Amino acid sequence: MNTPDPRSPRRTDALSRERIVEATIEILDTAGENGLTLRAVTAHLSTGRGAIYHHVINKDELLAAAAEGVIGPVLARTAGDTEPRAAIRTLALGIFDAIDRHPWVGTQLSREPLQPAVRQIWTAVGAQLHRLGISGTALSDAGSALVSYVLGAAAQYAAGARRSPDAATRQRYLEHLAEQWARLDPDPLVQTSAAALAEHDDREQFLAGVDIFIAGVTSGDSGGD
Amino acid sequence: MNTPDPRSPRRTDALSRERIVEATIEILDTAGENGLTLRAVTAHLSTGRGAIYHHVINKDELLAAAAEGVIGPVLARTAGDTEPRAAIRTLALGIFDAIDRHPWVGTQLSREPLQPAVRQIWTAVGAQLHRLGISGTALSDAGSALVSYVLGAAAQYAAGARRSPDAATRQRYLEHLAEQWARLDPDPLVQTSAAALAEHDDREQFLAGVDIFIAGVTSGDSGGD
DNA sequence: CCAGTCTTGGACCGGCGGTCCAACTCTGTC
DNA sequence: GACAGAGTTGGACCGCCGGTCCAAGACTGG
Repeated sequence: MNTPDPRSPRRTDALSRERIVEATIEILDTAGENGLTLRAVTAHLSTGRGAIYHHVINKDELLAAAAEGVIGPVLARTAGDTEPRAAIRTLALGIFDAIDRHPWVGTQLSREPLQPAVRQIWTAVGAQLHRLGISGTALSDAGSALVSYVLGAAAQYAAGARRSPDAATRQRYLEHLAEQWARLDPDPLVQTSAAALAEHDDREQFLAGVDIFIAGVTSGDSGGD
Repeated sequence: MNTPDPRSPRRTDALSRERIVEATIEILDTAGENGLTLRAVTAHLSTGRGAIYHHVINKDELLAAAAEGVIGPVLARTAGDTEPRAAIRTLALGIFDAIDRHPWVGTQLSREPLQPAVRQIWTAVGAQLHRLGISGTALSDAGSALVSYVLGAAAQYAAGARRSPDAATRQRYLEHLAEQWARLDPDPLVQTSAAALAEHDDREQFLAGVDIFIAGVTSGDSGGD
């Protein structure tokens, strides 16, 4: 019931969906997923809420658009005509590196399977698998497996980056895990395996997983149905 | 600054962490992840908020405890001494079926890598992979890949169940995806592959992914490092 | 120059997670 | 059996969130 404050001077540069998404990505990068509030977006753009809702449906759509803004260019850049196995590796690494730079994308991709970014990943993966000679049910199974792995690893990595920004917490977790493994079996092999767990490099491990799936997909038969 | 209402009669049955977690699972199952509010939990237990915070740190811990309450028994039930490959399949299917019954678990597992439920999955997976003769770096790579795949597929499936409870929306999405694939290549093989995508069974596809992983892990060499 | 349309910004709403503390109950002690 | 201290309980309260609404202002075609 207050009488509104006198109007502040109006912005000179026009608001647009692109500018809003841009600001969203910037906020997510600097303040993290929890730092993204529509209030932060309006503040960043020096505007009010109504203006934003005029260009964007809601926060979910904003997140999906931001993820697409990050993933889209990565996929486009990776569309080369190299050997399919290498192309899949490049594709996966591109996604991994994008998430390394923007951890919130890892969370977002797992949240909503119908969003454009995920659809683009599916399409890209499917195309490469097909070039490997896989088709029919085998293609949809292999695509599903690879996409699930990539998104799962992305979410894990992103959550790790979010929750333990300090290496110490992370190290303690890995050591706890290694200890539990080691306790399961006195075999010295297990002991060294457990030690390996605590010393791995995330990016290499991610790529090793991609290789496992590629090997699994190409080992048994030639696909087909 | 109101004077408080006269006290309602005090509860007779004692409040406990178990009862709170139980109520949380019940609410998550019936009302979904968005339906879980601490207010709903207090209402369900006919109590106030302070009482709950006396037994539980915060909502995140409550979610983690609920997930452990679902996943723990599944893993325990699957600890048999069968052949490792079969054990991995059983393990994975157990998790899948649990998430089919409690979709919110799929989301929760991806949210927080340090939570007990995830640690338990890691340990179980590691044990079976070791029985397959894998060790050293290969073990930690394979374990990471399998856990990422299972959690990734779980999150995808859970998100799908949450977002398109009606089969129609889901079908439209799959058809759109299939159409995009089909457009990439006039090859009739692609056409049939795309068709396969729209007709798959989630559970079978999930298991197919596990098999691809197992094939990949056991194909190259015997592990070790 | 003016009338009609579209954009803008901020007040407002219901509801959330979390804190705090007075009232109450329970338990051990004499 | 009475009582005092410790521990539990419930609800008022706080700051903040996403989303709605609409009057004030800016822009555009005639």
